[in-house]
Amino acid sequence: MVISLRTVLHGETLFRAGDRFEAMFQVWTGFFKAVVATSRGREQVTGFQMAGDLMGFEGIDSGLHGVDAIALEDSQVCVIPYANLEALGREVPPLQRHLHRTMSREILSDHDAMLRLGSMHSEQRVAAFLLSLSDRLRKRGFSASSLVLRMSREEIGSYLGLKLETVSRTFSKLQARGLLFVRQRQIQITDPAGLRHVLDGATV
Amino acid sequence: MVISLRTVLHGETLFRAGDRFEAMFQVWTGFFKAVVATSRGREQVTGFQMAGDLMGFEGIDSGLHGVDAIALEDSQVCVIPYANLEALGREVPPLQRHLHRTMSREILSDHDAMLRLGSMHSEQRVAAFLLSLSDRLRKRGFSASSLVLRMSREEIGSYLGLKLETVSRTFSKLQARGLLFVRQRQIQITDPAGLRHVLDGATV
DNA sequence: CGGGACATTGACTTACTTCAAAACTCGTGG
DNA sequence: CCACGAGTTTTGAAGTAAGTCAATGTCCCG
Repeated sequence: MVISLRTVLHGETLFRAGDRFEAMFQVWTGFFKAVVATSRGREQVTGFQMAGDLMGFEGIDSGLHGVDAIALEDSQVCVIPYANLEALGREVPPLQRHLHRTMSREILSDHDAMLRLGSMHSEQRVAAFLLSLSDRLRKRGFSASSLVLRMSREEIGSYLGLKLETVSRTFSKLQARGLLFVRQRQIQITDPAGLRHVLDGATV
Repeated sequence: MVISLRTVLHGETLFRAGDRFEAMFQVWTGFFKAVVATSRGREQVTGFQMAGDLMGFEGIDSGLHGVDAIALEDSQVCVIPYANLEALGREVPPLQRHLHRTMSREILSDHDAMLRLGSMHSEQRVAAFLLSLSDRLRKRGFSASSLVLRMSREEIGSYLGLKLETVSRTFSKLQARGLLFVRQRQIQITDPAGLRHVLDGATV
């Protein structure tokens, strides 16, 4: 059973859409984005991955990766060859189940993303994004209220279906309302309940 | 090994978000929509399922279903208890692999949906929707050019992140351009290449 | 044949985008 | 150590795609 560690530097690509799918990757340290692209140059960030998150299983079906995975800071990933996983999963049911759960969680989170993209206004999208990020950091033992964004306004915009200017303006608007404090990529969430209220659709 | 068949009439619910996850379902005959909803009444159609499609695996992680599955016409589904599947998958690797592939295909298709929702104009969304539907029907042996929509304009709109009026207007616009012929839920795709051209971003 | 749900179309409004300019951040080299 | 410049973020003003509101048309199903 070979499980190896691999380093990916800031800006480097772990795998590209179209690459042969041979392994999945678990983020050990660092931060990634996943991007889908069309032949005509259209792009969409479909997710951000941090420590513990699994990447690459969207390639199981076709045998080819479906997204580009790009490091947003120097990172280390654990390489999990799919063949090994399949064989091992048969002998160790909990592992099998873990993979199923992880994939099902990814599907749920994609559905959340669709809900954001399909039916929310810019303020609600940004609030949802920040609350979700804050929550994920908290679960990993980091502060839920004080965060440093690893991605640019443009990357946030792509993920949320907004232009970078709109993301920036929305941050400013939420700050003006006293819900948070922004300074470039430093974010302080000063009123999480208020943010949740925005997310729930208050026009306030 | 118990695998049973279940009938779901038009408008009925197969399972609801929050229901205990005990089984997955494969559509035998008929047509379904999957809907996510928030406490505050916001709704989003996340997919449409037809013969052969699997539904419900988004519930594996939490043990609760994550969407409502609602029949858009009288339908029959094959009930696949998850416990059985897990056990059987261990003995029959191809079955295991089939589940993995199906989930990974769902993730890919969700990424496509995010791309549509996040970065396409109404015409491109509608074109993408029709082409994808046409393709799925063709793969099942139906005509790729002549289709009867099972869902309302509102449901299409929810899926595409548009209002029903916009969907209707967009159909009319594409018809005026000679790419298709609409009459209520009857659609004739007269120029699939042209539609694909619209999808690729032609402003024509 | 009539009523209710669904679809189309038009006129007007709005949230977000686009285009443009200024300010901040940070690494590099003079 | 400070100045420069590239990349990013913020902010403003004007434009536009899609939303909203409202009226009319069409199709079933009882």
